[in-house]
Amino acid sequence: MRPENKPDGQQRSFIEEARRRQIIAATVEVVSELGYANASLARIAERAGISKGVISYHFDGKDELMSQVVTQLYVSGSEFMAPILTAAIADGYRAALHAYLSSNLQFIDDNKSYVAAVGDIVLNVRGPDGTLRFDTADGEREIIAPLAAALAEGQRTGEFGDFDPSVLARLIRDSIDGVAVRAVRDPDFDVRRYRTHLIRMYDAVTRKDDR
Amino acid sequence: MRPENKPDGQQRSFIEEARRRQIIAATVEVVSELGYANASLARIAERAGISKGVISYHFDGKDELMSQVVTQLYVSGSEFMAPILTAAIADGYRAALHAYLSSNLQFIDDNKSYVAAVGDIVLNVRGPDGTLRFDTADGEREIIAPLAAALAEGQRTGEFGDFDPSVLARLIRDSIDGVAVRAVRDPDFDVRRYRTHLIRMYDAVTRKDDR
Amino acid sequence: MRPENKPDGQQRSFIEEARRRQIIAATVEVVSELGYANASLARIAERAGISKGVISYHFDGKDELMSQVVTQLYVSGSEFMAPILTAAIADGYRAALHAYLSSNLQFIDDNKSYVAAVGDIVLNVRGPDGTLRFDTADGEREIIAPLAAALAEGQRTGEFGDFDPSVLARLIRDSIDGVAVRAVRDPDFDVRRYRTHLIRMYDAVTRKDDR
Amino acid sequence: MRPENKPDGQQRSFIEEARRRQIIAATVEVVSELGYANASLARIAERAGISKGVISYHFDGKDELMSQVVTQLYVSGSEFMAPILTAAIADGYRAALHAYLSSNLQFIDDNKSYVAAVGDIVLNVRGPDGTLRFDTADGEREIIAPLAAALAEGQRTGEFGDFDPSVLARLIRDSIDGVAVRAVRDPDFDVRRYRTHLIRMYDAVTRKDDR
DNA sequence: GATGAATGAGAGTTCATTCAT
DNA sequence: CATGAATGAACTCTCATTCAT
Repeated sequence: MRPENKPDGQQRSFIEEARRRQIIAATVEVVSELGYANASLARIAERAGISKGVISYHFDGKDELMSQVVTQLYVSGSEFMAPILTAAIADGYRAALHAYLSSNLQFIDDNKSYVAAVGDIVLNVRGPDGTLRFDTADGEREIIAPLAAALAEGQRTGEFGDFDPSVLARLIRDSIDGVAVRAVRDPDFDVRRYRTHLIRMYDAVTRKDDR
Repeated sequence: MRPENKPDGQQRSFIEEARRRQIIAATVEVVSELGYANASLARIAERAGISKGVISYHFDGKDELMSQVVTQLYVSGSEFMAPILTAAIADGYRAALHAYLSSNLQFIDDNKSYVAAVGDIVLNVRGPDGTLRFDTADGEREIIAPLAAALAEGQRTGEFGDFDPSVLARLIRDSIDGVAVRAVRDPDFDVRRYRTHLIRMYDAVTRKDDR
Repeated sequence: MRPENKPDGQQRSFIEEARRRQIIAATVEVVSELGYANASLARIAERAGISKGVISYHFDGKDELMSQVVTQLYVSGSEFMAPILTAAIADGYRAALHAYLSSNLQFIDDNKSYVAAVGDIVLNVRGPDGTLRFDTADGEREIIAPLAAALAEGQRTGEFGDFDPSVLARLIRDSIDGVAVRAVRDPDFDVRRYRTHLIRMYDAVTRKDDR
Repeated sequence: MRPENKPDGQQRSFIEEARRRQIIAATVEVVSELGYANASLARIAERAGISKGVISYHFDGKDELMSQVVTQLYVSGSEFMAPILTAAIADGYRAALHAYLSSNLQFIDDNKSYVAAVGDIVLNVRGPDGTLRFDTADGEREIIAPLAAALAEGQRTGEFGDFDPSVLARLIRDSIDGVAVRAVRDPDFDVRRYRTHLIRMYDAVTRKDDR
């Protein structure tokens, strides 16, 4: 996670960046443990061992703080998965599908509380008009569309059999989201084992049917 | 939705039952529009056109109100789907699977805002210790386990092919939950069309593989 | 306790009188157990096994109800003690003093929760201006003055020695109030035993000193 | 009244201590004028000329605020009376008794509204189970027991005559409490004059009887 | 940069009272 | 006579935010 720049382009000092990370980490802890509704700035500050005002100083408000938490996870996820996907695509679309499932589940397994926190935030932060700030239809399309396109491309190359790409893309997405929920909620849920099953399942669904 | 009895066994008067329904309806509206966090009793009362105190009079507190909303949907859903499933099972497990998917999606499509509200409530209501009050691991098992059992039984009768029943049960569940999210979020999402695709997809996954 | 008449002079029906007594009894129970502050009309009605509205029907409001509780105890106390005192005075002022102490303590011992409730009410019911409605300086004088007068009369007849009658009257009153507090608070406090000591003590204080 | 430390041992800042004193003073005013039941945080804040939230900021809640008021008076009283009693005991138990009565009444006279407020608080603050939080049987014993012990010791040294020490201790206590009530309620009540009578009275009661 | 103090709005809840039935 | 339903005000408490130091 490289230091981001301020909105006005100025670079943040090292110490400021550290503070922001500290606050974000505390936010993730509190939100994942107590839920968004109970994650007051006071509690976050207490968890971080700092004064309440510091948060207001470093973030424009509660919403911006939460935004940053979401963005962080998104960026982290991309940074983690992008190289894996890039490497896999060289071995074909089936390999890429495996890598997609695998890396997603791996990332979830490695960042359970972060995922839990972001899940909670995304479903709760709303604009003044009451509409969700994140988790919009746009967001969905950014994820579903490329996945569907890759699946369709795999069909074109003959690696995949016949199915509706955009439906399967949604199915895959829902499977991954489902894993996230279970991994967060049930400490006994074995993501690694489930991953094997999931890959096998989607292998069967996408295989070329030569009957 | 028949009138429920009070905890102490006394039956509720007709007028009380009506008020409760009215308040629950207003709650569903407000929660689905503004989210659980913004669904204050004041706003719910305002929406229902009544005074704040009436809610406290008819419900033991905010938590009980929300509990009732959740319970109502669960009961309604069961009442809607149970006969459909019972009828379908006579035609075999494949027919039952079709009916399961179909009735679930139908119910979601018919009760979008209710589904949205309950989804929000379930993810936000917590006990004093910070743990979620609904949406426990138990709840999941109550849904996944019977579904997995039915799938396994279908395998035993030879209607279904080879797959891990409990994994597929989760996949199916996640698909349905995914539909719920989309139906709620995206007004253009065509549940009926998606249903056709979904059934075809799970048909393929469960089909007996004679190759 | 004879039925009182209504303010307008009309007599109350038997059934109405019964209801009032029932409500007052429930009030005493609730106030003595939970304190005046927690003695809501709802709780009193629940204790009496009746609906809230009944109280409003039979009493002009919460204040009047509480007033009646206080009055009842005052009347009961007078009815209990008056004949005892009247009888004793025939045997002289020392006997009357004994009877005064004895009957007061007896009454307290026999009506602990009633005494507790009235004590609580008297210290909490206030007028709109914030001043106590009962327990005024007037009330004190109604009690202290006659007692002091009797003590002075006893001095005049030569039964009592030298002391300030109005100071001793207050001392005696405070002793009795102290017993009430202890009897109410400490279930192990032995009023009968304490009474013996108290009488002996005030006997010594009032005895004619022939040194 | 020296600044107390926080429960966690940290010292309070000067400004915080000042605010707390200000709020406590306002609480005493409001409670003594309007009674505990009418002493809402809103009214206390208004009296103190501050916002409602400030009280919650400086005190853990209403109960803690009231606790502090009670504690303050207790501490102040001890600090006022302790040296007087210590000095007097050198002159014997009779002198100590005089000092006890005298200092108690002096303190009451000097802190009328404080005494009134604490009296009201002690009789009204209750735990969730409905039992009084202060004013327990323990509290009584802490006061009565040492006083009775001192009286008994005075008997052993031959300064006092024959009487039941624990009964007399209660009598004395009740006399003092009675003075507190009168001083609070009746602005014309002359505590200094009454003190003289009281001392003379208890002198007579405790004098060695050489008849 | 960081802090503690203060604000004011809004939360859920309880309550005495009124009133139609 | 009695009830249950409804009101509206008042309560304590929590919160995000602002600001002087």
